[in-house]
Amino acid sequence: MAAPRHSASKEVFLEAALKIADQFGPDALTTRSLGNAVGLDATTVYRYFGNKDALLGELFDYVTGKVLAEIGSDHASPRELLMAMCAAYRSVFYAHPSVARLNGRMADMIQAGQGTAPNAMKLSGIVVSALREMGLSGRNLIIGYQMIESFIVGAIMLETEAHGHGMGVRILRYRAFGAGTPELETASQDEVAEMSDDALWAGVDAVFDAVEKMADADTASTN
Amino acid sequence: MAAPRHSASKEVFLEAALKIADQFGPDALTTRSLGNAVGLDATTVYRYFGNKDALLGELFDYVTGKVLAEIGSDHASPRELLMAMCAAYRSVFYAHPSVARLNGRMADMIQAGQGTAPNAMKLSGIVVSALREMGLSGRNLIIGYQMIESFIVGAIMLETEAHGHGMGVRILRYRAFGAGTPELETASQDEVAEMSDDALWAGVDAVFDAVEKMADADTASTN
DNA sequence: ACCTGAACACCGTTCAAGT
DNA sequence: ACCTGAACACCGTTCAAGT
Repeated sequence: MAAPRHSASKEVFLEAALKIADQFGPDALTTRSLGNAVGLDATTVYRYFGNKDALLGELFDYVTGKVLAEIGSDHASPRELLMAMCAAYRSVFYAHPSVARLNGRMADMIQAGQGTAPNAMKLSGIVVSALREMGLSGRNLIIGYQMIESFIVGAIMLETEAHGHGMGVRILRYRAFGAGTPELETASQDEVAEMSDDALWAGVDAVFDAVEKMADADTASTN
Repeated sequence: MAAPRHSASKEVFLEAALKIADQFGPDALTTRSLGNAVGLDATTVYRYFGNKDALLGELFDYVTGKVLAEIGSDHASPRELLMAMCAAYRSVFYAHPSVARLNGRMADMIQAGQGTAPNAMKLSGIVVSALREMGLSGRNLIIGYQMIESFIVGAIMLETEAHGHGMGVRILRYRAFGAGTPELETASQDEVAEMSDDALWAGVDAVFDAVEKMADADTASTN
């Protein structure tokens, strides 16, 4: 005997949208299918989100909220917090690959105004705080931030694509230019996926190493 | 008095598609607008490319061909060749931002079979050769390759987005979490763009440093 | 052999009409 | 105040019909 639901909430729409995109792919997510999934007319979505682009932007931010929830709070160092952020980013978007490629929508959301992408802004804030704690400020803080963002966004985009193709894309590509050792020739999907993951973490380490070096240079010149 | 053009070539379609996407954005590129631009019926595109997805994939590979052409061949070291590759990638996709976000189509193209993404494969081959020359092989070669790909793809995707919004997105975001020094508060579009560019190159350096370190470890353990 | 035009199913979106 | 349904313009795609 739940209270009668007079009107849906945004979250109901977003959760339904996520389910559709996860199960049937991004193209299956239409205003009509979404309305249908929520048990309302197809056009109702327009009073809630304005238009479909805004819906997709909010969907991306909604999933970013799941990243925030997974980061946790007890980390030994700012670098480990950033590692946890990357791990959360990775695991959440691996679970929702259709949403990963909606990243480009963030630009529009942020441009659109305050509060339209609260979780993305919060996530940025977490990264920036960690970088400050590592000793970065000013121009180098921004450069460090952007290095991290670029790498994790690119890596997750390519990986979610590859997973969507059962890693076959990577295997074909690597074999084509003979990059493989004998092991690669017989590598299973899972083994290739593991290697891709190693590359992700190697890249994250490389970026963080560079960030720490910038921080050291900053504090050295300040003292 | 050029010879009468009995039928268009794929390149005519691709160049027209590129012009439409550059001028009016990706949404303006429809089978009808493309047919119109080429002076043929809207549906003719289907005999040339099969369907629109394939067209978009070939468009991305076509632009990748421009990257190849811009890399040049006289480089003092493999690392400098890779730097030139990044510079070419950057300048070409800055000129065609609408195509930059088509990166995800590559996966489908490669999966689809041989020869559907020749330029992307060639570009991969160049990177792999350079990494080999640096001393990488086997698993580390693949990890190095993937680190470079992830970073450059992510950086270019975010930067082309930001440029599309006149850098306003980055300015808003940075000011929002107080990352700025006093200079940032009054930074112009161009100055922010320059800082973004610095971040791109700092990231590239970080990745290449890590790659070189892997190469050194490899050769040390081999000797 | 290559191109066209009508046609189909579907999409984002609007708005007057319902309750 | 919230929802619906018809309607519009447009899109990707197919295919029989033209030359």
